Amino acid sequence: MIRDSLAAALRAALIEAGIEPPAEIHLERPARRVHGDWSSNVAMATAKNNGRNPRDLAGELVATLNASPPPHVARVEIAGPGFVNFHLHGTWLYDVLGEIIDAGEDNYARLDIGHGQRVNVEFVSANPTGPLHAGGGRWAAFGDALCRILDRTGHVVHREYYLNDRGVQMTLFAASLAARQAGLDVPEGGYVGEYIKEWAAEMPPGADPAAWGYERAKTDLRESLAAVGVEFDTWFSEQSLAEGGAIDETLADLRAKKMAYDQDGAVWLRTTDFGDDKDRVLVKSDGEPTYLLPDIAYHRNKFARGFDLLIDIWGADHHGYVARLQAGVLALGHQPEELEIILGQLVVLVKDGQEVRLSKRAGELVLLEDLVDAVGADVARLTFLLQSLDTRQTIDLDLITTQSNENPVFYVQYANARIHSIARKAAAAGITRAPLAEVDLSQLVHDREFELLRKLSELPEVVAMACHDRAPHKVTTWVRELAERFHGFYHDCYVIGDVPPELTQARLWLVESAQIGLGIGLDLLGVSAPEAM
RNA sequence: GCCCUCGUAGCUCAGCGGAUAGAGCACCGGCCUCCGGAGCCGGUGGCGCAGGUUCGAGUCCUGCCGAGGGCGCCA
Repeated sequence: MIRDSLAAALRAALIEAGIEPPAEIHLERPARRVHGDWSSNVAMATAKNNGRNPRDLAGELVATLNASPPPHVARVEIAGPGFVNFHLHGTWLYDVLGEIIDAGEDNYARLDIGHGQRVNVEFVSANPTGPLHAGGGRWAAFGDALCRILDRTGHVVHREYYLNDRGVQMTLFAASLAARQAGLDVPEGGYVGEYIKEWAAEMPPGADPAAWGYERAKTDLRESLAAVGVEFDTWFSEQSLAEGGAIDETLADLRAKKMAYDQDGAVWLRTTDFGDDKDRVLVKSDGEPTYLLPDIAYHRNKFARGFDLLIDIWGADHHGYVARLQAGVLALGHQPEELEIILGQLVVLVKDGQEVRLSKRAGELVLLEDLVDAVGADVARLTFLLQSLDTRQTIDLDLITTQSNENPVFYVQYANARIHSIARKAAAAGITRAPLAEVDLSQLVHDREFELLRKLSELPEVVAMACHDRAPHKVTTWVRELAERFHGFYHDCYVIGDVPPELTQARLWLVESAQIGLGIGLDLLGVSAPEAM
């Protein structure tokens, strides 16, 4: 990798200047091309501690580097307050092309960050008391994309959905179904949504509303998620946890570790030992466990199944619950880094210019299923993956449905369609690709070609960053930028047609590398790469 | 009152502590005798406010203003 060789050269130059190199030599791609292909701030970063002037030091480094330039380096320059800028020959990008082709879609930008770490990612986990609303699609799309990124970066990933199939909400759900079936109003605090009527009508006479309703809801959830391409490895039932005695075992465990105590007829967890504001109740004075205890038991179960890292993806409305669950897991003797809770801001749905309240009980529902029916899985997924989980996402249902053609997904997929169009054109013209080793890549000298390759060269870093920051939208951004570069190339650089055969050959391989990059990016997002649109 | 997230162009959003802050939509103006115009090129227009740290701050810290969410023996 060019980055490593530049860093090594800088390290050597620093030593020659009598300065101990920092552990990390920072290299970045300047925003402006006039600043070269790669740039380093080491002179500015190390000058002060060594009693040197940044520009003087940079000048010294530049002189050393220019005296015997590293591979591909045309010249090194000092710029601004002390940047060391590397201007490279296009040959470094030909190497990138070669790397991409050698690695292929399976292996380019496949990293080993995780070293086989076993990760359980739990997401969506909406209660099995009704269909999934459209906002839930954000968790589905994000969770699945994160899993794909984790998988590509050397983690062993397990997708899990937690079903809260016991407790008061299930009782109310069952009672609501039973009431509707009997033609009565739902009980106080029950579920009044239209779907309850529909489901009640489906329910066979004599069926147990709780058991039947649970299965009905689970099926609905599974199908809605499958429609956006999300499938779980495990659907974990809270009820099964209780029946297996895990809740009692967990409580006994916490008591044995002196982390639980009795007071006022209730059982408390010492969450304050782990930074919580106050201790929390595990078992209420009426003998019923709170939500917390089964949840701790559930996480205990996940660890028992051999996972090294648990990732929970929650809506920001559960923020207040983070500290106590973390405390519960620590109380069991686990380390803080074994449980990672990712909070995401909630989705705001807008219809007819009005915010749609999302509540299963209140009734007004916009279903994920309806959204997918209206715009398709690709548009839905990419829409959810356009922005950071830290921002409150507003989805205007009228906009997304009527103007779905303007969704960035089409821009990206169109690039892929053009790639395949070129392939079809080549096939029709009887042009076949010569082996890469026999092709003269130095034919590629157009800015559009270089810009495309530069963008492709970033993918491994983008994947690493998306993994590190748990930020799939960084892949989305990259894919859009890659498509932009490709469209520019496509517009200005004909592959088939009035160009010399050697250039056609080189460009065919460039197109191939673009297809590989695009394919990887779209796959990480779970968006399809159609050959024609 | 305390805690979390956010505040960037008219709108929706990107932006690993780096150099002259970018896209899409909207608006204005260009580009098809040639691989798909769902495209390309150009223009208008912006970091909530005030301090601080730093060689350098949209990015880090503090305060203020504004938006959303959270602070139960609810789930």
